[in-house]
Amino acid sequence: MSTSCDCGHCTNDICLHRVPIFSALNKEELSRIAELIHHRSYKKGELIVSEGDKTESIVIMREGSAKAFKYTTDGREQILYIFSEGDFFGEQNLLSHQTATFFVETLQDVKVCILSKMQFQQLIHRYPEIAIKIIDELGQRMARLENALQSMGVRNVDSRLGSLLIEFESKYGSVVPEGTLIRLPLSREGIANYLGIARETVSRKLGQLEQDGIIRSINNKSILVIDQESLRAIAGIS
Amino acid sequence: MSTSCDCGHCTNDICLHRVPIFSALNKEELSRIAELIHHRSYKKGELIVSEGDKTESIVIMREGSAKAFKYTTDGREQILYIFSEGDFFGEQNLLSHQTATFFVETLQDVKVCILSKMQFQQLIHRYPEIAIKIIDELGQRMARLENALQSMGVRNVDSRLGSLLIEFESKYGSVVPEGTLIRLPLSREGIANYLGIARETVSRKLGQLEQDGIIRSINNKSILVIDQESLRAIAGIS
DNA sequence: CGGACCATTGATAATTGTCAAAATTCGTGG
DNA sequence: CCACGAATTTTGACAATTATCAATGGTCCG
Repeated sequence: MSTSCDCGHCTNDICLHRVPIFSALNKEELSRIAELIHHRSYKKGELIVSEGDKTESIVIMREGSAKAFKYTTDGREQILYIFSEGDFFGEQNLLSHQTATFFVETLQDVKVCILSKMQFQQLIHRYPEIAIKIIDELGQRMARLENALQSMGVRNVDSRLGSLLIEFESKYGSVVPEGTLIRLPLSREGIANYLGIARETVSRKLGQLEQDGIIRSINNKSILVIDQESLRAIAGIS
Repeated sequence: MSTSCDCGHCTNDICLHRVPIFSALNKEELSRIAELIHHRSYKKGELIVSEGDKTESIVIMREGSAKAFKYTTDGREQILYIFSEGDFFGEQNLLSHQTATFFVETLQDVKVCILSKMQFQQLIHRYPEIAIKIIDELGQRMARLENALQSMGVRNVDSRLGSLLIEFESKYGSVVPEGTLIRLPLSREGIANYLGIARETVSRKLGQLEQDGIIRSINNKSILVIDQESLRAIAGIS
């Protein structure tokens, strides 16, 4: 269901520019890497990777967003990451030929850059700075996972939802006169699966936040944060 | 409260041999790195790192174990990792001079090897293979975190506890005639903080497992797994 | 032996999940 | 642009689970 990217005007350079791990390189080096890259696009709802796939390449998000998830033993989706522009995945086990440990499904139409693992390894040998960048990026991602785990450990569901909204605010929010408008990357069910709670609980908690005048839900697709201070208090400052 | 390691017989080589990330190097390279390393030891219950510390070095566990944790907004400890022999930490943000994102407290008497970040960076430039190993190791650690998040997402507390026991079984268990004996690295409270549930619930659930003849609690410090199959079923095969 | 610490047990309250039904929103096609 | 059916979300009632508080019982170590 996916088609190759054949748009003439989006040069590979543009792709690379946006990716933090290549930011240490100069233009010439970038264009040399650009030659190694393949493009591909996916429609909303498609699977980019399935758990168990042999992962022979690194995938860099160029446009759109996707969710990474596993199935819990009781059959629910547990969302692990939301990948947006500039994020990458598939770097797990660069050496060992292990298989993918989660699914990645697009949340919108998505365009990606693909780099084979072998080429990637050669790249690291030539430019060790890239490796340091990646280690750094992975460190940040781990910090995010650690935070997620930390908030999963918080028994108070309100705090968890508050934290999520604040996270989304900084990632998907835009300032408007009335407050901050978040374009939600996930549905209510998605939010539930991210937080490990029931869909209905999300509805109820959001409803309560709206009643308290802290947020305003708009069309199920956006949320307007009106009282940021109260939200932070609920999330536990964070 | 910590003292320098001054034992003459434990050469630095021994330290490095056990650490997977250096396994790609030959003896000569290892001994060159060994010169850069400092040793240190800690008593049980000491803090190796506090959240907010400037982390100027990589710490490699040589002996003993330690827990990494954060405080949740409602004041409880959330344990993120248990570091044992060969594990390392402090690699977060090799570039940026960000501060530590969690506490690390020893669970037993501990001996560590310390390598400054600057030296570590130089090391990577000289031996890019180390970088790939580290990326690989971080990938594995992320996989573990992802699994943890996955099992935290399971609403069923029994499954979560079951998964933890199975994890401990493979990490801290030894086979005996009656089954597998786990020497617990954590107290009941520690287990509770790892799973994000109440201390009392851990007691109750373990009590139930014992009543069902699946495990036998020994002295609060060890658990004998008698019926591994049932345990796996409870954990959700896993 | 005794005190400090850790673990268990019981009773109750609070929270959240589940199921079912109603309401809203979305997207497609006329 | 509107209308209709499908999908998603909200709401309500109830059941199940777990947290909390308090008291008791064990275990470890000097």
